[in-house]
Amino acid sequence: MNRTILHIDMNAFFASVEQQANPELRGRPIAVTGSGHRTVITTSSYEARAFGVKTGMAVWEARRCCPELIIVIGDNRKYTHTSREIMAMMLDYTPEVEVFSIDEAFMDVTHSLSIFGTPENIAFELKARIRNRFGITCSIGIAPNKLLAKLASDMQKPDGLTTIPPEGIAGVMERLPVKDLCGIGRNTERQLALMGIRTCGELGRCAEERLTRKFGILGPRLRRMGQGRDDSPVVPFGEEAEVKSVGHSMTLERDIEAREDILRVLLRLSEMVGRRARRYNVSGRTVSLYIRYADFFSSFGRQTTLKNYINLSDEIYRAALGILDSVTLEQPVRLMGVTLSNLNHQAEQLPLFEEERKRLFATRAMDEVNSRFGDTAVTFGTLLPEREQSGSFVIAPAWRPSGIRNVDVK
DNA sequence: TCTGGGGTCCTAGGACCC
DNA sequence: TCTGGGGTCCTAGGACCC
Repeated sequence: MNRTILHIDMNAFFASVEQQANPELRGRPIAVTGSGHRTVITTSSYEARAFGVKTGMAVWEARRCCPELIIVIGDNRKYTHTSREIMAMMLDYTPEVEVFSIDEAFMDVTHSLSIFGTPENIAFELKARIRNRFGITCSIGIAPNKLLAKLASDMQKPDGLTTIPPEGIAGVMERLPVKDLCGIGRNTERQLALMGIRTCGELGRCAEERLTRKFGILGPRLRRMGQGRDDSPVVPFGEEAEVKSVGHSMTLERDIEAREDILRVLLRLSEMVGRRARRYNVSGRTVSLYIRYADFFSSFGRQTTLKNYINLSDEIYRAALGILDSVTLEQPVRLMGVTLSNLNHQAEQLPLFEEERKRLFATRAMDEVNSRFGDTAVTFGTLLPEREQSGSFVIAPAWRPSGIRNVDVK
């Protein structure tokens, strides 16, 4: 049976939200960043893009492209709030809404057409509602599957609406560069080019065996992608696979070398990971430490698997410290990351012993204060004097609002 | 004057057990 | 005391996404 899938992609989402919140920014080249001097451009307005400002650029680099560029430090809460309301609007048309990122979603409207008519009707109405309510635009792609809907939403920006009907697939794919497909990155593009494959048409006609030899189990999927085929379902709110890892990393404001500086960052990261794990009600057996050196290009990760599941900050810290002490650092450190994986999602039980129970309650109280007043309102004593030394946490455009599952469904 | 942060999936190789 | 093979668990690293 033919499905009808919509992909909604908010245009320059963070920048648009900022321009809407502050009329002085409208029509001007702006870029949303984190704070700190090692931050990069997260999103830029179309006015800034005209000057060549791109996501991922260092701020100084962006300024060189566009001297009048206005830098706005991002505000996660604003974007999460707007995102959540927009996603809730989508639920008026179908329960099958998949949050792909903070500014992208898929909708399976196959079973909604008897009520709303054509998918274009739904798209026009949704675009109008988002524009009226938030003053921002989006691009929507309509197609028989997610791969093509995403491709279609990319074809017209900003404020676009593109349909790829079943009978139009072959024509679209024939000359499309393989890189335009979601799932084919720079590396796969290069490997395919070495095989003489540059367009989706060529990819779709390539012998499956040849692709499998080169790409393993990815081979058959690549071929299907080249043909514009994709059976993956739209996975609605609350039915997503359980989270598999919880991690934080940060680029430091300056490279550090002294052990006490490194331990301070390690403790802070462990605390952040532990707090989030506890909020999700998960614990994990594997702790990973990731370090990027001052030269930016060299880095490594090490992991250790414990006998027991943990989620207390100091347990995570101890495990990470054990890893750190098992390696010899070769350069000053630019970035550190701590991740908890091998997760267990079962509800926690109250510990048997008074001492442990006290520790758990103290941890909970700290989590509570932190979640209300920000990242490091209360934390372990060693962190406080150096709070300003670590980098800021830039929200990524792909950041999934954690509370999205709690969207009220009418 | 450089280049963020949070994830998932896959591969390859080693240890260990049957 | 040798041989091969399968399965599971673990680690390290890379590709890809937003």
